[in-house]
Amino acid sequence: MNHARILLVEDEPNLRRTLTDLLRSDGYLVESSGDGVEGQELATKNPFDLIILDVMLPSRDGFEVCRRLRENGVNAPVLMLTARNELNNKVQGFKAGSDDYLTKPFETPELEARIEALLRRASRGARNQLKSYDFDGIHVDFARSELTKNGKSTALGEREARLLRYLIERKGTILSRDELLQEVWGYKSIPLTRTVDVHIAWLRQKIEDDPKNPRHIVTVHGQGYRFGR
Amino acid sequence: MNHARILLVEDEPNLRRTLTDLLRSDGYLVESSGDGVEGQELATKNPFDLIILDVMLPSRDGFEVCRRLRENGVNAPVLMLTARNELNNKVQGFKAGSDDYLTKPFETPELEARIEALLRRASRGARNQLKSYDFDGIHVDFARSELTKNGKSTALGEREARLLRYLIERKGTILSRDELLQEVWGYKSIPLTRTVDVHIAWLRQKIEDDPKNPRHIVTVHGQGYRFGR
DNA sequence: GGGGAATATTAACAAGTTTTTACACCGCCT
DNA sequence: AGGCGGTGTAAAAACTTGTTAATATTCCCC
Repeated sequence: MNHARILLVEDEPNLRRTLTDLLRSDGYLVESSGDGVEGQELATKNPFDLIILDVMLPSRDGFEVCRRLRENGVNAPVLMLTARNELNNKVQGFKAGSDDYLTKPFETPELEARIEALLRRASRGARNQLKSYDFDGIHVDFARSELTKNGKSTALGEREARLLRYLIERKGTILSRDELLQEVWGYKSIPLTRTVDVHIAWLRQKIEDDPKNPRHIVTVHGQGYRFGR
Repeated sequence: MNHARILLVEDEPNLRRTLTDLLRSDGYLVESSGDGVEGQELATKNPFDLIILDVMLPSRDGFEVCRRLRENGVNAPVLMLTARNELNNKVQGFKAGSDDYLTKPFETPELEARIEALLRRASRGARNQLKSYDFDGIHVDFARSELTKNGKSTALGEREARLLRYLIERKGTILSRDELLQEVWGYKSIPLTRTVDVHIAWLRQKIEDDPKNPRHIVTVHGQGYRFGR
């Protein structure tokens, strides 16, 4: 959940330094800028997970930066900071497309809590799936649906990759054909089919040294398949 | 954009009535409850777009309701209300999984602004249309339907531009041909056609370095296309 | 309104992926 | 050992996707 990339746009040098240090000590990767136009450019060209915008900035204020970011397809959550405590500002901030708003002076635990909430909300639903996996000298890159064994790379079909990931994510557990058809194939009702077996066979061809005597994807007679252990 | 369903859980009858009326006059569909356990049950059984939780409630406090909702897979954004202004409360609220926090007494425009922000975030992309987009050294100007790569400009057809914008506005999500035909082409019923594929191929010719191995517009076999990620 | 260029759609086929089919084989039970 | 249902796998069939070219449509200019 950590190592999120945060962009801080704040022109007051002391606060900028303090916040940068605070967030870094919380484990975030922080970049910062003291200028509105520069901040906007950074945010457009790099993929940040969260953007913290001061409202009062040289060259372009936070509202405007936020509005333009949204127009340019930057979807990262934006947290606005302001010195003024006027309600109008808050409303204006939300109208510009920001996601949260904090009034200076603020206490750092509240800032940290709001950052956490924004990041959590952004990643909710977007389940964190396994990106890659290594075992027995084999490297599986799920992002690219590619498998490397003994230095040789093989492409995995879409289904093959999803099946393998499902097996690995639940290694050590027996998974029935019905469960696999529901979870990997997305079937609601379970038709009479042998497609699971066929896909398992293909995977074995690619990962097992001796596909006739599989050591990684094991058959449990009458119950299903199991990865490892 | 309106007609979002909001659940209000607040035990103080006057405030509950006032807020219900206010939100209804803003065009939201409001249900309310004065009890924590009942509120939790309502939220679990019905699909709300936003849940407003008072912290102090009879039978079960707002933190606990929020925590249990999250455990039960309720993903709707939660806005917490509290009478106490203590920082600890705020942090505790975010820890419990809430998305925003408002201290009583509050001004109604701020509440309305925060509700809007929470709802907007849930369905971002729907409203302010993308004017331009930059990625991987490519600049797309949707206003002029023009694409610039390596300093060379190419014109985009009307459909091409709308398709690309739709893909980018939902980057990271898989979009089925049927959805694209409905949303980009405006078809009600889905005819048997290959026109989506052809337009995708054209976009790839213009966008990708190696159109045979697309890195931006990716095919997900059996499901559709996805931009980026 | 009639060319003509630009854009969009359909058609056709090649290539790639998934599912079904068919049959041999295996494990467990009596 | 014999039977029966579960499993492995090759090959055919079905389906999906990429691409090119032919056909249709739109829009502008004259």
